[in-house]
Amino acid sequence: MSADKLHITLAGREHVVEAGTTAGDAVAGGASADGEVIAAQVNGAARDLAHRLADGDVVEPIGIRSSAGLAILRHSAAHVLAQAVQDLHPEAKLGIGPPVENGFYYDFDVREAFSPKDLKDLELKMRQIIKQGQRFSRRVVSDDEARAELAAEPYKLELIGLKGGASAASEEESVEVGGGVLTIYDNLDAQTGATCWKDLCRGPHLPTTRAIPAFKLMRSGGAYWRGSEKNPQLQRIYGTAWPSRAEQDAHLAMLAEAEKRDHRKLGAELDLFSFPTEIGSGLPVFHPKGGAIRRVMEDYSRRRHEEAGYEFVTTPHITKSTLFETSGHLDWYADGMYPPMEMEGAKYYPKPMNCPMHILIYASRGRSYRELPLRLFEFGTVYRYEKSGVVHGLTRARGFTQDDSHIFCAPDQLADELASLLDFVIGLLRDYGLTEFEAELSTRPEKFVGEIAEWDVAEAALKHALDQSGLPYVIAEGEGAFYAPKIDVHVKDAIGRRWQLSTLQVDFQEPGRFGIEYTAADGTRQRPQMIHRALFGSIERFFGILVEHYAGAFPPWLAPIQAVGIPIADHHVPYLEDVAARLRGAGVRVQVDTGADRMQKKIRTAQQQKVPYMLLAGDDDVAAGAVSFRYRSGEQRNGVPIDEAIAEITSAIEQRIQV
RNA sequence: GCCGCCUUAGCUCAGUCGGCAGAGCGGUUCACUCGUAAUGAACAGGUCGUCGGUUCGAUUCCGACAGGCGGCUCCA
Repeated sequence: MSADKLHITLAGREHVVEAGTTAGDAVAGGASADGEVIAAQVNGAARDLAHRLADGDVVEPIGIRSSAGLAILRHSAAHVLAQAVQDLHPEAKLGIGPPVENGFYYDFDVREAFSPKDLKDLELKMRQIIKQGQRFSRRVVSDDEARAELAAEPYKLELIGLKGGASAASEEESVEVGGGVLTIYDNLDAQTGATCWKDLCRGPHLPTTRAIPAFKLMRSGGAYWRGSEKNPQLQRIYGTAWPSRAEQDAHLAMLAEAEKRDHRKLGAELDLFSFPTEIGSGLPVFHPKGGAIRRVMEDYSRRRHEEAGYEFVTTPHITKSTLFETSGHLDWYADGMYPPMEMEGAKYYPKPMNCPMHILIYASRGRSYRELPLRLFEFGTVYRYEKSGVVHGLTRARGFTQDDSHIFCAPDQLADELASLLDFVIGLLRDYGLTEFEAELSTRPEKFVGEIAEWDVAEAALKHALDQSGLPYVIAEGEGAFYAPKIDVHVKDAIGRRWQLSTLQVDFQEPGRFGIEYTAADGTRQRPQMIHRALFGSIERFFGILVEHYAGAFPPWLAPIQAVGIPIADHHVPYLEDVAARLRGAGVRVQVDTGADRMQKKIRTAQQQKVPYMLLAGDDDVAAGAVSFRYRSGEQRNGVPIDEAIAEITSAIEQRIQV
């Protein structure tokens, strides 16, 4: 190793460079570094362009649009935010400020919460800092130096204290670069080199604040220090940041689109459901149109379950406390349950889940291995007392209906059953128009019940099912429930948002608690395996997700009103009533708009209600035995014979296609 | 549950520096009978979320509760 020459590998090629060369110099000199290169990967770790290289280093340029590049951009924006906050609110103490999907946040301990006006002022301040082109400069410090420099930042001191300790800091919270090394990033004035601001931080950062092309502060809210309810609450500011104004605008447009699609808004506009205050928070009622959609969803699901060998059961909404004592729910889930009703000395609870009742059905008589797998299915309505702050439209309600199934099988059937189950789940979700799926396999947590050997078998079976399915999946180590490893299926909706829907769990708790058994071929008593499975998750939640996925424009098979007849003048009503009667006979949900509005207004109304088909009739159509056929898209065909129109509508419904 | 904001007609919202309120859409009625996204007019509709306090007087100020929104935590 020579003192004045370094051998490095840059973008796959060997180079000899001067000692003291920075990653930035190397990238600029050795690779086709365009202006979009903002940092470098050195020996596999992201580093600032100012990072000094050592002999044998392997360097790869990092472009601003790579995931590492975006994180650097956003994390740098977080520093600019923190500097702006401490400029305008000198008393503010720093929490943490990591990059997140699409942006960044920073937490602050301040006396008063930030107002929208504060955010505006902070944005202005940030723009000034960006314009100044302050340089981000990295400095390695000892623990004592860091403590001395950050003596006024109690939360940073706490993070230094966590270093290498037993209560390990999370990825976002960790301040060490590696090997226990701490770094401070100084923001240096472009002209004088004076320190404008500094933060204890692993980096890396952009070369200068000027390299932040587009950002916006989005909102603020409370957030617990280190994510724990037991800790004090800080004020978190969220921002978004992008490599270009155009990309930021596209992101903001997506958010505006998401807002327009919000199922709570569309639910009112399309008259689908509501949450009457008189009934209670999180307890929805479905109006006729919402009820129509829901009925179709349920009917189709029932049909598919029937074809797949499920047996339908129904169970009551309330039960004596004994059931949940046996199941264990009262021990560990009481907080999530509605309080009991007392009756003749017994306590009756609204059920928060259906499984114990399904187990009782299994246990109602002796079971033979010949009956397995036994697949019990129910649209089971459950009540869970969600904390007041978490109730959110249909996607997080307090009363909802699970499309719940419990499958009892012999241990050697588990793997096959899980594989075909996953197949069934994905197949059914596809029929509802969802096309992109991802899965998550959650494995044994630190606290668990059952034998490790059982867990291993179940996890292997779940993994086998995922491999068979061809779904992309990630493994969430230790994220399983204490009683079960599980697969969660996530879907992507029409505007790219991810939702968790289905869940498949192998239960190690309840079969034992209820002591359920079956008689095996050799006459011995065996304990069955039990799989919990919710496919939609809850009908309400899935309903809400579909509203947003389709932006309220349901495909004809799900649309509450599939076709509407619009007369040009009142005297065309009888003709359209005849057409409607024929459509009704073919199973189509159709209405004739007989109101006093003009035709144009009726079209507008039908359009706003997102009715898939409009059938208009005037004198010409009546004479020709035809209708003028208008689609939701605005496209139209005049003079379509009635039979043809009916055939087109019924075939679109049968094939469950979107129009 | 925690931090912050909000609640006025069926909906979206304006307004009252404390003297019981308005618009548009929607609804009803009348007139118009019309060819592809709003015909015109009239009328009806409000205990200003609920309860309590301050006040001569509260929709307005204060408090509690309920409901909603944005975050956090939680989502078994």
